[in-house]
Amino acid sequence: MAQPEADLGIVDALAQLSFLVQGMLAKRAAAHDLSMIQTRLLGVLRDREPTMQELARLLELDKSSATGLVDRAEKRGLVKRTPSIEDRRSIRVTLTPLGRRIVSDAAGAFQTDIMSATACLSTADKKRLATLATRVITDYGRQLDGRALGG
Amino acid sequence: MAQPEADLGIVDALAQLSFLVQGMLAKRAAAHDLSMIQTRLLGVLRDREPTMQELARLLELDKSSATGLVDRAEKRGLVKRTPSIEDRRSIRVTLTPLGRRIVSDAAGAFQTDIMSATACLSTADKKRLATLATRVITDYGRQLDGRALGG
DNA sequence: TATTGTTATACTCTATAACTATA
DNA sequence: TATAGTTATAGAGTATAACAATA
Repeated sequence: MAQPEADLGIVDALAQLSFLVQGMLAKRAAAHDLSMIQTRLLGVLRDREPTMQELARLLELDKSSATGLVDRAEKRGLVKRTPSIEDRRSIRVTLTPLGRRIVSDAAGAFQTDIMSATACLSTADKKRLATLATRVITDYGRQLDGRALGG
Repeated sequence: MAQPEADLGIVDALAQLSFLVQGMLAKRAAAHDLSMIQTRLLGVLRDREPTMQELARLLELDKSSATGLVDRAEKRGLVKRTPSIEDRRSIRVTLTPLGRRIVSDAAGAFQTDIMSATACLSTADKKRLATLATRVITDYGRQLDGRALGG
């Protein structure tokens, strides 16, 4: 029935793959009634306790957008604001136990999704895909660094 | 200076790659003052003239959300509503010449981004990456079909 | 009755500008 | 003066529920 299809070009292949992966993330987030940006918020807080300004930079948001984002997460008991000791203008944002539990659940479910989606690949091919993706990601990071340093 | 880094695991590699690619799309869309969903709207209209209901299904939106989306795009002269002949309840949504020009520009710029981001890969490795991504995408489509058919 | 599309409403998410408090 | 954060405001984007027109 299904013909052996021709490979997509690299552009369409990466675009479609990105929508597939983001869709999985969004679905697992929605299972906890979280938007993507709320999920990213919890994600960055897993190993950081940033100030509002640092948080805005990490999420590439205006500081006023970060205020609203944290307001809504705090109202749901997912994060907590604590005054900074060093600078009385600053506050630090941290995960609550509930927030940590939810982000761990979502991350675990997403991992299951990816393993399921790549189950059609041999172990060697999975490794190849991870290697190639890693090279693109790290090379892109270096391009950004170069731009930032060089002008 | 930079150590040869270990590959990311498949989960992190695909997640980070998806954010990288979506960021490129968003940046090229923003250059035309378009959101991702507006860009997707123009994208699906490149080779279709759907009814509002079909459009909502294609974009996975509620029909009322599609109404607002098309309202805003129409106000900017990017799309056009035309009455359907077959069913007087229906309308068809089509690209205007401006909308078509803008989506073509954005698609071309995005293609440049992807070629630049994968310039670190040999031609053979680019082909491998496209092949592996295509297999994941098509296998996922088959899983969905199987679920839809089997229950 | 069922379907197509819109409207009314409410919420999240976002940025700009103005503001308060602290440095 | 400059920085950290909030508030006021405006707009995009989303869903639910109720509605009008057509089938």
